[in-house]
Amino acid sequence: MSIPKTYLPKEIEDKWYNYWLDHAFFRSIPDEREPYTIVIPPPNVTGVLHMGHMLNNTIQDVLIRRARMKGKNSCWVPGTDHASIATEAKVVAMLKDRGINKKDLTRPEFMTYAWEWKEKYGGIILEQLKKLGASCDWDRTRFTMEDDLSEAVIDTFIHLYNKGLIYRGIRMVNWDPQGKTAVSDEEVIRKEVNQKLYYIRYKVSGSEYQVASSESNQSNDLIPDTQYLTIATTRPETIMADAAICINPNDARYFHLHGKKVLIPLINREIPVILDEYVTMDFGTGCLKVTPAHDLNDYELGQKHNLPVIDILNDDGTLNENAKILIGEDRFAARKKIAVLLEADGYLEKVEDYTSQIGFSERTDAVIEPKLSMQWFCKMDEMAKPALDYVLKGEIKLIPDKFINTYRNWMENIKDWCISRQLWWGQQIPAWYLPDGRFVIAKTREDAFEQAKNLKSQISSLKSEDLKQDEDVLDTWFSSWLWPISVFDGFKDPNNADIDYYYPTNDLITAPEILFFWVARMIMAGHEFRGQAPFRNVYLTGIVRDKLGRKMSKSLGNSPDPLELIEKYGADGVRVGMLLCSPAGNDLMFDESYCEQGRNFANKIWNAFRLVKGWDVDATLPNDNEVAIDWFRSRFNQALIEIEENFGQYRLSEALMTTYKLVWDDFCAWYLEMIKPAYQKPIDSETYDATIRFFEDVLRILHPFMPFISEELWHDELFGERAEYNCCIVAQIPTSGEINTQLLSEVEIIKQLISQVRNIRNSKQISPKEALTLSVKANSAISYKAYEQVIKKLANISSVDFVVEKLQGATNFMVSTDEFYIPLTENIDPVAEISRLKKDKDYLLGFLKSVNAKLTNERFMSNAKPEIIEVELRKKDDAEAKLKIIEEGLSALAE
RNA sequence: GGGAGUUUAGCUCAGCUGGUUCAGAGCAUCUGCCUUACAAGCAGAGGGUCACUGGUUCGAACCCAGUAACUCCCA
Repeated sequence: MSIPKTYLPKEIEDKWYNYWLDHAFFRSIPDEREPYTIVIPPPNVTGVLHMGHMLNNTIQDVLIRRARMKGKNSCWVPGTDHASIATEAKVVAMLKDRGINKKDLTRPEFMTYAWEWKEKYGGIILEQLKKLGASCDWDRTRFTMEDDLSEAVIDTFIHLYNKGLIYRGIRMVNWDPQGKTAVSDEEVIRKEVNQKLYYIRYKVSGSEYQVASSESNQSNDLIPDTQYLTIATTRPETIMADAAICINPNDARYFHLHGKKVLIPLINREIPVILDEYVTMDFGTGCLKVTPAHDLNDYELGQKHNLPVIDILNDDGTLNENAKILIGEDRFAARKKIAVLLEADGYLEKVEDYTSQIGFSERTDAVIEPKLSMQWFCKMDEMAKPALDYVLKGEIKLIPDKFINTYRNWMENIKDWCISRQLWWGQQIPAWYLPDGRFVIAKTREDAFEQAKNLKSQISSLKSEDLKQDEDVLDTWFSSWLWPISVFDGFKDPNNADIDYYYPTNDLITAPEILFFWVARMIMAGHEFRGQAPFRNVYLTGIVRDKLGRKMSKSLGNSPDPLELIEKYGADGVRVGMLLCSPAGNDLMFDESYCEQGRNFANKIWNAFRLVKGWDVDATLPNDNEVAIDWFRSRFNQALIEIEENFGQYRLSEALMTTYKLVWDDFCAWYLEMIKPAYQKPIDSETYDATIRFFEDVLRILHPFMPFISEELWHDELFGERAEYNCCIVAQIPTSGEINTQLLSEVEIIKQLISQVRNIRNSKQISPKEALTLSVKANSAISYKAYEQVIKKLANISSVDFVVEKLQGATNFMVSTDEFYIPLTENIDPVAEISRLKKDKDYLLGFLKSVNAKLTNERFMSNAKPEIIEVELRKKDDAEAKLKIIEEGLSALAE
């Protein structure tokens, strides 16, 4: 036989992927069929395929392929996200390599470089997805910054502004000093960090003239120091921005400070001591430095107490002239230096170790600086309500549903969305400023000019060139929240055939970490612009972790290269590997051995094919495999129902496992072994034909999981001539037929019987080649005669006798209540036999006791459901029957 | 600090409305096999105080309360 012994996926995968592409099997255009639509969560253009993508896209492809094979018009829309911060960072880095500084470029020049970069390096990830077998409709590939989609973003901004949902305001934002942009709360990663807590003394202003005893406070000994108060801070470099010291009005230790002022060390600026119950008395010293410009809570406290805001930091995190000292130093360098200065002047009381949560930028990993700045915001509460309702009413299902609570919690406490970013790569905010500072919102300069002219008390000499467009761009999510609509041009042309047909989409497959960034906002946009949710089900995948439970990341180096995995195990093997370890919504502990298991499975299928391929047919032979054929048909139909149910509940790994066991155990290990002709003997045509049909059906159910090997085998001449478009990818998933449950349960008994015989061989070291004889004493209603062929073949039995008496001197075993005997030339050890039977007897007696205890318990008899009692009675009968047989065996041995 | 979740075999997970023979699967492990499809394989075996403590019930992995450990989200 010239077919290789192991399955070699490499050239097969390329061959079939190209074939599918050439024959436009991924292409979807609206027709009379029911649509099944998924829009891809657009990966960043800067992205390279990582394990998270592998999981996510494998799941999408399985669902898409299965829907296609169920006769639906499957449409999987691919595309990429322009990812402003990440991409701009890459472009800036590229320019730096070429010796170009972004600062020296004009905005249009920079954008030219950026597009150049995008064309060259962007979207590699989509090419990589093809290796996985992703059956996306590539003709529909979109990019969130292409013209139509950008236009949709701008129109959306204008629409929401006119509705009063977008406003401009000074807010404390999360400032990324490295990316020099504001980032949203969701883009801030909090990490536990070891820090220092500095205890710093502030001199009480004019304290040298005060005499402690002149205070009404009697307990002078409680006053730690009348000259100083001490505060604790992790950020000593911000003391120059202090606006006040705050104490709790109930704090007895500090009554003497009420109404006083203190001096900031080193710069000697006077600030008041204010009172607020906000301060926790038992944290630090009970004195809190209030720094409105550099801390969110302090800012709010400052607003309440009308404190000035003194910003001492530049955009890049260095100190500015407001700081008076250490101007130009980076905030972290300044922290160290100021500690030294404070120490030198005796202001530093002590330093303690301290751990706390600090925010880091998701994109640049820089420590986030709270910063006051003028930003654009989108009001959320009005839009959040309907978006929450979709999920609570079940119009959108979250899978698994444990995320509903999380979703609700977030939506009910939602804050306004900061949508401006201080970058160039992205959609520039369509706000146009007049020389007097007022602004208008318009799509073009011309529109803006028209509007500006109509503003009240506008000087008549205003020229179009006087308008200055806002420098900022919009947050990337402000374009991706439109994705399910914009990919079908639902903004440009709201009633076009595509959007009417494909929207709302069916399933969204994404990671729980972007449930709020993206999923929630898409629901808002779907409601706002289409009056309909953008999808019906949201399948939330887990996070791919390594074996030790650590998140896979570049910096840890614990993430395998997906393309290398595909190279090593084949795309089908990797797909199976991903799914095997991924129950819905749970994180998955990925390990390469899962891919190995997938590869082995592909190999198993390959070899089953080699077996069948090697058979010769003799049409004159009778069919003596009817039982096997009927059994497998029933078993297959039964498995189909299970698989269908698993898919219905989005239990993909279980659907795969059911398929895996059906193919490996039922089809290969049992069915093929049952019908396999003896070496170099032909097979009858009826069995052969049935087997070919079964194999074809097996390929159909395998296809969504393992598209390549199933397509490859599908086209083998074994299955007859195939027309050009007769491909597994568009074959129909078989529908379940009749299930003979009696046959299924009887075959389970026969399998046990065969296992028992093999077990005896194993324990008595009898070669599988040596044929044995079997005597059957049937006490049940099963007709063993019908299974004689199967038993003979799989247990290597030369003859089966049906007896009514026990067989003496033979080794025996029981299956259900039927008895079986195998006469052995070898001697039987009566002692061992007796001890084995006694063990069984003891077990049965104990079991019977517990059953009887139930049956004689009046409360059980009166409370339990009748069918439960019936079950107990049957258990009792069964056990008693078995016990009787064992007793007989024991007394026979005793003779 | 507030909220949610998890804990079942060495590992990853099922276990539905509390009730089939004192918990199932896959992988891994052990034993024996290169048996003419497959050693990426075949046959067989072992492996569990269902986190802990109480409670409800005729009956608890499952329901309730508490404890512990871990994870995530928000502040």
